[in-house]
Amino acid sequence: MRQPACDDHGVRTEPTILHVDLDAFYASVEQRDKPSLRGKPVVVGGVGGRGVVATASYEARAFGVHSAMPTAEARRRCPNAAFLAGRFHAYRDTSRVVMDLLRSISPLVEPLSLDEAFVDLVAADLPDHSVATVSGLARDLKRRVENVTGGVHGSVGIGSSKLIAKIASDLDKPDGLVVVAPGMERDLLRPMQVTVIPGVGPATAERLRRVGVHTVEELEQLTVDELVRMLGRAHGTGLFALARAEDDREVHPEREAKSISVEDTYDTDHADKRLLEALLERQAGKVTERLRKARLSGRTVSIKVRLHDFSTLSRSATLPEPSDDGRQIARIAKALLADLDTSGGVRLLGVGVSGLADWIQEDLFADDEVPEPEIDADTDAAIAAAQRRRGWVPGMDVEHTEHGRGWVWGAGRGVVTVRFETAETGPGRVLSLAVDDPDLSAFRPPEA
DNA sequence: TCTGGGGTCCTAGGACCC
DNA sequence: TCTGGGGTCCTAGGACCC
Repeated sequence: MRQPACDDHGVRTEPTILHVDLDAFYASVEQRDKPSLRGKPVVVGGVGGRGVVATASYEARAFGVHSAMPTAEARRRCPNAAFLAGRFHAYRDTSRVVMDLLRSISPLVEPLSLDEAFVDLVAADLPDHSVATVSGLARDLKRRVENVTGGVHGSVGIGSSKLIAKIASDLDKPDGLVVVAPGMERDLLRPMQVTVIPGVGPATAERLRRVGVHTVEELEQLTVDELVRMLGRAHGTGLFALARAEDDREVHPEREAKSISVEDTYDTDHADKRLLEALLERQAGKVTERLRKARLSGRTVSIKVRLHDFSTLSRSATLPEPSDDGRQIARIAKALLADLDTSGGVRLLGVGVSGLADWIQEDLFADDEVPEPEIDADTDAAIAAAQRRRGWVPGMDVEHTEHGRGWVWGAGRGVVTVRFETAETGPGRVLSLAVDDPDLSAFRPPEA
């Protein structure tokens, strides 16, 4: 493959990165599939009491409806719109068709979501990378996108970097096409608001505003040190470079998933622990299903809890080895929830798995793989250390040499109570024992 | 009827190890 | 025995993106 031509910052000097963004994607697919919706306001998103808008058709946008707006507000602004919950299989199918089309242009395609992707034109079959040539390619691409999707159109931006291509695709929406000529990048950015730079959201914009920075040109006046002090190492240095259109990020095809999660917001807050546990269990089941479908297993189980006041808590526990066992994932999730005060009511609950490994767990816990912890005099510290060393996580399966399989009910934080449910005493029996002696040989179930 | 659901990346602090 | 420093892993939270 050809190497892109670069300047001394590693930034390309030819417009070889293309960004496609399908216009009002979910709503467009709905209008394509239901002719009665064409030309009318369509809102796709959560239709429940606490739903928000995912996508509004351009007809709905004319009424001030936009994504992330509460659906209730959208109903007030545009009562005659069609409010739809969304048909994600249709969106995924259409997305796949578009991504395949992109891959026929260049093998280097990086999808960002169902409706967006970068394409590296250095790997495309082109005579040159002049503005005229890439413009021609983009016009042809837009036509083909409409053809293969049956009428969904997209906006295309082309530039010398991901930053410029992405900003360019947004300049002429919908159905737009913008190629930024090499050398014009900084002139394009300077008058724009800092929020055009991906990664500058409300919090960063507010911090910048407080020091009088609104535009990219004003952002250029800040030194790296100032930005790092304000925003942290990574964000500060990154933003310093992007403000100058210095962006050498590559197009990465096939990025692997790092986590899988499921979350639900309920129409009313739930405070009942038993109900919350049941909901968590169901979510753990969904996560496990997706994990297994992808032939993955994960080492860290997390829960997310949003309380009645919208404050959000997360708790996680990491197993010694990856798991794809739904019962174990559910148990860990419930054990993590047990430590939280949810008496005020919960509006959102979620379960996730990360630390994904590319294989399915067989039987990992051969006894000799778990080193016996060495125990010294200081009780609490020793037990806490032993728990960490064994990787005891509440909810995890535990092999007990003498008494068969069980699972940990509570452990950690210097707490010395661990419960087993063992095969020996029959299913469903929860045995508990207090380990107030650091000698783990005392660690055995009481009489059944 | 304020504020979804699926993700990614970063930070900061503590524990632990060498 | 005391004093570190650096690297890594883990957890909780926050910002951001579509």
